[in-house]
Amino acid sequence: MRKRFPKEEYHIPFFDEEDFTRKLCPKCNEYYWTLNPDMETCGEATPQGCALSTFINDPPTKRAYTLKEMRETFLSFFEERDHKRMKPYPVVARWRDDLYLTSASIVDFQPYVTNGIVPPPANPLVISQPCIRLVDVDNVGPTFGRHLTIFEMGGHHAFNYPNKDVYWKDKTVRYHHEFVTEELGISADKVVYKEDVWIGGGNAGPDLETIVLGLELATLVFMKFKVVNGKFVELPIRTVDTGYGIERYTWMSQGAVSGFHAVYGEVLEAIFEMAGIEDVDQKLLAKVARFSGGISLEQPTKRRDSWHRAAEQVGVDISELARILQPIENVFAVADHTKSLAFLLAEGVVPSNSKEGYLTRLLIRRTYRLLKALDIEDKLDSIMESQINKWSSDFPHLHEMRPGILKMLSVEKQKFKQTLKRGKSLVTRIAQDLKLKKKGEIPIETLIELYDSHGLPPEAVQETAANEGVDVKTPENFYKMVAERHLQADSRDLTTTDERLALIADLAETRPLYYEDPYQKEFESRVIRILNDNQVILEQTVFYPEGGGQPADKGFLKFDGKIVEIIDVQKVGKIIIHIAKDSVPKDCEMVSGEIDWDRRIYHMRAHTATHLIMGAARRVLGDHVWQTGTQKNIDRSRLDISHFQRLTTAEINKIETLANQAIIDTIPVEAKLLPRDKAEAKHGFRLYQGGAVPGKEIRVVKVGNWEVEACAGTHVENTGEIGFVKILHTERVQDGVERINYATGKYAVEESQKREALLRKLSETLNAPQDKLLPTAKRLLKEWKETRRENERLQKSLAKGGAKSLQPRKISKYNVLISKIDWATDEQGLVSTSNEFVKTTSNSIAVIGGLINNNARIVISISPEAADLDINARDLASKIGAILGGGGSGTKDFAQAGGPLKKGLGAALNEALKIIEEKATKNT
RNA sequence: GGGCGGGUAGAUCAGCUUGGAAUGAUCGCCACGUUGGCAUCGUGGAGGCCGCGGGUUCAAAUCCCGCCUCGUCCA
Repeated sequence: MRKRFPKEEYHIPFFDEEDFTRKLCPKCNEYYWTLNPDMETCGEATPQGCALSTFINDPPTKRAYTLKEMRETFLSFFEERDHKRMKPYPVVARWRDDLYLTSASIVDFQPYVTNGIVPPPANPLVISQPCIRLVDVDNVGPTFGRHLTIFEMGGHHAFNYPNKDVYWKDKTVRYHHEFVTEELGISADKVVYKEDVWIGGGNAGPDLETIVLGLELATLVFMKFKVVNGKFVELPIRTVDTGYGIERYTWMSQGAVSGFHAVYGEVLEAIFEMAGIEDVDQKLLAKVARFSGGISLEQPTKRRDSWHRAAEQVGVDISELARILQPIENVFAVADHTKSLAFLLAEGVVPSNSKEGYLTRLLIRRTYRLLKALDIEDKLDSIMESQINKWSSDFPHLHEMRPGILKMLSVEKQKFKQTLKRGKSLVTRIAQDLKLKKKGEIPIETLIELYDSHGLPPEAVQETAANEGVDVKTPENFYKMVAERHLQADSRDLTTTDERLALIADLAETRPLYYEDPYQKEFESRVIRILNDNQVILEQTVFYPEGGGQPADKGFLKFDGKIVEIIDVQKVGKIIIHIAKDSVPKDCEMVSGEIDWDRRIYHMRAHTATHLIMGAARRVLGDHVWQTGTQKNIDRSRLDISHFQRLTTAEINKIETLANQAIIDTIPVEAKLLPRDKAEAKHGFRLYQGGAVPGKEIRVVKVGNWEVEACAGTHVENTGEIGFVKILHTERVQDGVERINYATGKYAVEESQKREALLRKLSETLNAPQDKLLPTAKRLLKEWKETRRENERLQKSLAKGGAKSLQPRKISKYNVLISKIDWATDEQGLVSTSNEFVKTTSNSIAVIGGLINNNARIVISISPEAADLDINARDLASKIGAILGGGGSGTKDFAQAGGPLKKGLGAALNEALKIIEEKATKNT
């Protein structure tokens, strides 16, 4: 059941002043506000068919804008109206743990700003934020530009606090209206405001969609609720969250046949040319484009309706229309996907099997399939080059990362080819096997497994299976069936610091003494508040709270002589909470405190060392290397970096050497707060190794010219204090992420000594000097192999000789050998002996026993001609195995038995003889 | 982060369900034969710690547990 807000939520003075009418759209059943009383529907090109995209070839604006011009027009419009212009954030939302990608401009300010932990960098502010949304990737192309995986969202945001109101609904709508009518020159009666309910990211509120000539241009959201257990609870901070589709405004202003034509221009032309698609009937495209708004792949029936109407309108057969449009839509999608990829890869996302890396891999593979369909698989690099060229003027990091982008694409291409190749041979084997079994169709279970475990979509399976004459029938609900395999609900836990926050929202920021002097060990402070008996909030502290992969300090606080152990320190907003082991006295005004210095100094060494290794890794491996995670500790720490291949020993050594060189060079480490824009201008977005940091000011840690990062940790003053860093080992955390484990200072020395000790022991054990260890080990292994082979040969020749020398007894027509031998050292000896005998003697049966590994073992062989003896070796083995306290099994002419009762060997052999005698005499 | 599938000869893989001989299969490699020479063909041969470690068992490539490693789907 869809939630709907009452009229009052949307009824603003502006609508009355301007004489807007509120109407209900009979098609989509939504309310909308318009200046045109004759309007019959909401005017949006929806799947329900409320209207068509009528701006095609008939733009309502006073002029045409390029994307760049539209972005600039938008930004300066709000800048002139007291909004502070913000630089865009990265498209990879590294500062959020509930999202991978920046999907809206408001994402930049969640959760810290919107829930009040951190003040906004400016209020109000305006931003044009590149966003990536992969949810409706299927619609990219067919909707002619309404859907894109990457787009710029223009947002003007205002954060309204209980004691400070900036602006709210009325002013927001007035701004929008002024922008589209005054600035862009669209006549006011063409602008429709449609009522809607917005829910997302745990928040909700009423919103107005603004629609012009069929196209939704912007969404004006008034975020005022938090969703708690499905109910709306009022938020203390009301946020104006607007999203202006910069690409859509651009498209509208040009009246182009598609959004792609408007946005991609020469890149799109180039792809069309590569694909050999020329002389596209622009009139036909324009006609179809009017209907494209009604297309939604989520509603295939509506899509068909829409196609039908388009086909009728254009006057061609629907299949003919599809034939013409399919490649064009593919080109559209390629233009879009490659831009997304350029942005993702430029920010150091390495294609992998999890998280944003996986999304990137999917997009790359999808793009390859599109290129294949267009028969221009080899053109990816050149398309990527034109994308980089096109967007670098506004986003210079694309150009900086050019080599990394191309390298990662080529590595990923190889991996994809490998997967396809593997899949092909697998499907071929399965198909051939099915043919043998006279089955002409691949079972659905197999189909699901091929996709789920081997990444082969049914289409790919079909193609290969067809070569073997085996059918593939894909059920309609195939992907749903796959999803059912993954039913176990894996939920992302949403951490709520909100409750704690409420308790301390009124308090002032704790003064972090550890920044002023990281070497300060003791301090005194006024007590501000005590929560839950054991959580202490002070005016100032030297205790470092857990953060940035650096663990919290430990130590103690002294309350009027009473010593309390501090076991954890947490930061909530800008307030630091000391967590004591036991309850603390409540009546003290002042405390003194001291931190565990040995612990802290090693955290500082480890933290600075992380920056050194990071700098070294980037120098050795390339600019695509980003920090994806880190954990510092006293004796060993780790750094996860993005890289598309396993680190080689040579690379690890190089990184270690470079990092140690930075220590030898005794480089000073500076940490200072800089305004965000200044820091970014000076050091680039590479600052955000640990994730984007919200707030006006950023703490920048600079290690000479070696490495600069935004970082909240404590560092040594000079790299020389680290002493020594040793990389212990590396591991692959997931595809595309390498973990480097290392130790610093005395722990690095200890670890080196441990390794030496191991070498020494090895050298003693092998009785070889250390520099001869390798050849010695090689020689020993070689000798061991030779000895093993020699032993096998000896056993065989002994078996041959033994089989000859052992005398069988004649029982009726059969040659029966029942014997215990003592020279077999493994079962191979017994097996060879019995086989040899049976092979060289006709009408024979052998039962050979021996002691192997402190166990009694018996091997039974029966020659083919002796089959009429009617003895099943398997049954016989099982019977006499029981006498040995074990069992036996095998085939009907060869079997083994065994058991721990060594003394039973004679009895077992006698039992075998008895059974054979019975059968043999009966048979004559 | 979770699910699923792999790791057996230089390469691609069978064998694992139901424990009992790796005479494993194909390609590649080596030798010999065929040939003027090559390809082809024929014959023979070399090449395996069955990913690592533990457990169960008389007996483990096979069953159980842990780890390493690769792939894949989903968040």
